[in-house]
Amino acid sequence: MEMRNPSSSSSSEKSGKKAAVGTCGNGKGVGLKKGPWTAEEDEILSSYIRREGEGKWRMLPKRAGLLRCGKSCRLRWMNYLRPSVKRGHIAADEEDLILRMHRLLGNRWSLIAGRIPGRTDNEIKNYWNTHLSKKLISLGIDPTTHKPLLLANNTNKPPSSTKIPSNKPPSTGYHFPMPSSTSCNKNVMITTYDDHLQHRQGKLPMTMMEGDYCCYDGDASCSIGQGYQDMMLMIKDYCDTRSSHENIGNEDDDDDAFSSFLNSLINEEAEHHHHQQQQQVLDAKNPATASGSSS
DNA sequence: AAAAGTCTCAACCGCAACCAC
DNA sequence: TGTGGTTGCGGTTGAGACTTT
Repeated sequence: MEMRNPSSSSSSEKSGKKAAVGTCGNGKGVGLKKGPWTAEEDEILSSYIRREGEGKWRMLPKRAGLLRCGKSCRLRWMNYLRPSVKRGHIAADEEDLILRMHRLLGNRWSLIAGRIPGRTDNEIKNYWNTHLSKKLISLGIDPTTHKPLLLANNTNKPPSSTKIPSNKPPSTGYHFPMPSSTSCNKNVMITTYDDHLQHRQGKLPMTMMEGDYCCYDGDASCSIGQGYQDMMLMIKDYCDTRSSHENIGNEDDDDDAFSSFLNSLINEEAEHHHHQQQQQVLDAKNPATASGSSS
């Protein structure tokens, strides 16, 4: 289907939606305008932000002379008027990145959007809901867990692509090497409750319960979380904590550490995906020696 | 041609995190 | 430490565009 091009005109011109009057959702600001923005409002908002800069959203409408709430102004600027916003067709490589990021991060749209230049969280969320989730379902993949639909019931395990390095002892957790350039430069190990029962008797963290994951640096437990997505956040928290302890006064490194770590995970995913495709080609060529691996 | 159904996406809403005091 | 205001996020809605019957 041909994509519409909202950037060619204001949304109200495009859609003809009637503007309403509302309260911006919190009972305050009665009499404020709601609904689609007009070209005039867009121009007022754009020129004000060009002149005064972003931020102070609550005061902005009054100062700019707009009958909108600050929240609405922020949204309009972030998702539509910002010069850096790239609109229109999402390319195959962007789609691939969204899929891999979603597999790693779940519905953290702003985090995903932050790594795709020019795309907004709203756009990616819409694209996911209207295209990608349906695409995955049609391929027999659960869009929430990224597992085959028949196996999607158990959501509290890492995705099958989460690598367990070949040089680690069996059943002792998932190793996540941290980028050496960051202050968080040790191997982080994620262990499960079962792993603790089998291999770490006596060292079970007091608050750890069945189904939990535990993030380790060596033998010192540092945090516990439930589910794979919790685990990802846990690793970031862990990095942040280490950075603040070991590198006080260098706050930028916190984000750098997570960013580098995320890059390494994305690259691992890409490599893994590439390896899978190569293996499928080899299997197709030599059915007799096919590995049978599907993860 | 028109009615019904589906798709798309801008915008809204509620909530939680963050920050200043 | 508690409180109130602000900001940002993710889920949801709703109306026009488009497709199917």
